[in-house]
Amino acid sequence: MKLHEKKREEKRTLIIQAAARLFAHKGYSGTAMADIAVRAEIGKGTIYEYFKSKEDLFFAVFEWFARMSWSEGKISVSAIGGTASQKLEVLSDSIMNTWTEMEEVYSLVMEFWAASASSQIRKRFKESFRKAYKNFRGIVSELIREGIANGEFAREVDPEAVAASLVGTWDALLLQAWFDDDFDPITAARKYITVLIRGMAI
Amino acid sequence: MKLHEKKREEKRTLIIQAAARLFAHKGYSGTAMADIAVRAEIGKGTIYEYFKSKEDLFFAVFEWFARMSWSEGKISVSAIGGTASQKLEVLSDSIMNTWTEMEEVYSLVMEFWAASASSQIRKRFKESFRKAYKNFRGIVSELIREGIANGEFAREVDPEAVAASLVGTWDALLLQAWFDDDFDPITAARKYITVLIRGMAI
Amino acid sequence: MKLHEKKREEKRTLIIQAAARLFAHKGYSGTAMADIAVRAEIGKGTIYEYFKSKEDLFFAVFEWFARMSWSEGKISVSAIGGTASQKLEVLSDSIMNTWTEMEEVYSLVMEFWAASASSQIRKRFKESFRKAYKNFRGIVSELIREGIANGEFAREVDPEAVAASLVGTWDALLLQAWFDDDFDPITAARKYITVLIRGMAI
Amino acid sequence: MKLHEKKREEKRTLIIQAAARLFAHKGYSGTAMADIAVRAEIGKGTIYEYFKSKEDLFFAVFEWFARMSWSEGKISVSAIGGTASQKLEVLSDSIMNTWTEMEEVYSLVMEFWAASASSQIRKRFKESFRKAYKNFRGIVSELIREGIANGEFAREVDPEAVAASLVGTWDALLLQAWFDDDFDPITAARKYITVLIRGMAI
DNA sequence: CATGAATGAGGCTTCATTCAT
DNA sequence: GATGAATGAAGCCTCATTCAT
Repeated sequence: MKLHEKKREEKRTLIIQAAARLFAHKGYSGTAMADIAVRAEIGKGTIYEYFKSKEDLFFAVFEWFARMSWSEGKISVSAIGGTASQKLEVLSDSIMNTWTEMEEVYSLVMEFWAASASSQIRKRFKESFRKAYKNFRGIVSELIREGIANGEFAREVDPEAVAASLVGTWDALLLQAWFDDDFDPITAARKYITVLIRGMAI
Repeated sequence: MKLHEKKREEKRTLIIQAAARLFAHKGYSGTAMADIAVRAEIGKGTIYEYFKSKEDLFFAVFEWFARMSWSEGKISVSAIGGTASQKLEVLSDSIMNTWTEMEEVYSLVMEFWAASASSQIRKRFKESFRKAYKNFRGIVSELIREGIANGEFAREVDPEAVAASLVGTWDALLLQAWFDDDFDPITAARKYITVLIRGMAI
Repeated sequence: MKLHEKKREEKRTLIIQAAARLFAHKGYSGTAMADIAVRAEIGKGTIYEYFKSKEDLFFAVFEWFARMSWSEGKISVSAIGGTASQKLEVLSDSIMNTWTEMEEVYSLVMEFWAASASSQIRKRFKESFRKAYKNFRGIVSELIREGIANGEFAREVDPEAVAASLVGTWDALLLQAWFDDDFDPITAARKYITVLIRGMAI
Repeated sequence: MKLHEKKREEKRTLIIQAAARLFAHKGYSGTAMADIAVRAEIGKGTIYEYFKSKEDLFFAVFEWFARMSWSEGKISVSAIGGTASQKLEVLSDSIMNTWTEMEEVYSLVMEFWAASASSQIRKRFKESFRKAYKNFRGIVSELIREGIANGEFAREVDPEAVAASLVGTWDALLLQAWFDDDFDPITAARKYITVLIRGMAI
């Protein structure tokens, strides 16, 4: 009977996207279920056929978003060749470019962060973010370890610490760019990576 | 009249602090004016004697918070002696220590960010954050410039880019620590600064 | 066509029974059409093939229930032999036993009463209950008249008044039993009937 | 500061009365909080200053109603003189008269019953009704015991059983009257009491 | 000045009913 | 005939804000 499985999934995504847009623009609390319905061009009640509650929908948006973002990241990493240093440079560029393009994505992240800062969903979110960060840190620290093994980077370098910092730096540069239209995160990142690599180099 | 004004200012601050606490714990939307009144041990209506609206109070909280935070930063910077590298290390430690101690401060920042991501106050907040970041970047880039002038750091280093990245890194490390209780931002920052300084060194 | 009609009738009854259960347990307003559909193991829309509306279904439940209940009553009455007093005693016992067994039936009656107390169906229900009570009173008063004719009961006894009271008493004893698990309506009814018969006896 | 204690109590009662009216006429589910507010001539939100929820208000109506009803009952009992039989007759008349006058009170009782038949408040209500009935039975059984002690009634009479039945009878007669406008509960009760007293007499 | 009782707009959610498949 | 996805009216409740005391 569930021939419509696929259609159902499509509609679910439609709602999620509408919600994502609005959450990004007007915040979680600022967005009314009615708004989402209007944007998704469906009836108000229909949302509840797909999501148990507003909170549920919000989390679904988060999951969808997380899946999207991290998957993009991974793809670009695995496709890179060259030395560890080159890989780092390419990865940095790729991340900066991708995210800078996604205007409202950052608003959405803010919204997730804020949601995570309060309410009962806090744990769920914190956990998800923690995992995402850890995952990302893992990819980067692997690259650094690779560089150390290659003899590119000094043995004294702590891959975990540098990876954490680097991931954080990307994040923060994007944030500053989001706040400040005059700030150019791509150039800053590039120059910064150069210094960093120089610092790690033998 | 002076005494009178002082009392008024004190009460204002009292309300702001109560609000800050609650905003940090339960979010902006999650906090009711009534809650704030209870926490501040005053009548609900009294808040409106001091603030035009909830949004107004929120922004006052932000301003109070911003004034507090940045001022603390400056104090510690100006008090440092030694080489530029040493100053950077001390500054890093000081920031990490101060912020890690202030549990709910981070929640509050999240809340500001989220608020900034939405609603009409967006611009006001973006502007404030932009300034705060710029200011902070300025302090750090000044330090780096100082190092270049000293002959500690290479001429090729772009003080602005590195400062932006460094400020961002601190921010992001604290964020990761906030998400992940097992993550130690202080050590990570220290190791990271070492690499960075090495990268900038002649 | 006969077979077809029979099947339809069966399904109708199936729905009614499912509805009866749920109305008894969760009340009219507390029961959703969807719940009924699930319980009856049919599609939500199918109910509307058999009943015009929820109210319509409710009334159908009532009618089905009324038909069931009163018919049981009649059967047991007509099957009794002996003096009028004996008949009364047996009838009393039979009623008490039957109803006490039917846990949720009483909940259903409550629900009917409540529905009758409100909404547009009020008149329909009042009328039905009135008839049912009248019918029941008729049976009992006939028995008493029989007793008077037999010379068992005094001429001064008003068959209608006593019948009404007796019917009411049964009803009320069951109600008290429903409220109070420690209350034993069967014994109470028996002792009471003894007194009543004694009061009517010559 | 709570000088308004009295005023508050008055307003509370005002709301309760408005709610009672509407619950009686349109049922619990059929009554909207907005309706109650309109009837009480206050704002919708004001109700929530006095009652936590609709359910809470409903229960308050019940308690208010219970207090009112039983207190009236008690007053009339204690004020009677004469033999036990006479007291019973007067009590019966008093109850019948009082309740018959209170048109919508019965609707309200129905509503309570129905509420008690379902939902989470079931236990709360069942318990209250149980107590009320028990209390009432106690008053009546005391009267009968008095009659037995006096030598008016036979020793074989079980005061508890008769009291339960009698209380139930009153209840049920009123119910029948409520269903059936042609039914005269006062006369029925009077004739019935005569028979009952005769049945208990020595 | 301070208060808190009163308010009503607005939000989330439920659910009877419809209708295309 | 049977289904269940879609709908939107309607309900409960919260809470920022006002205003009489």
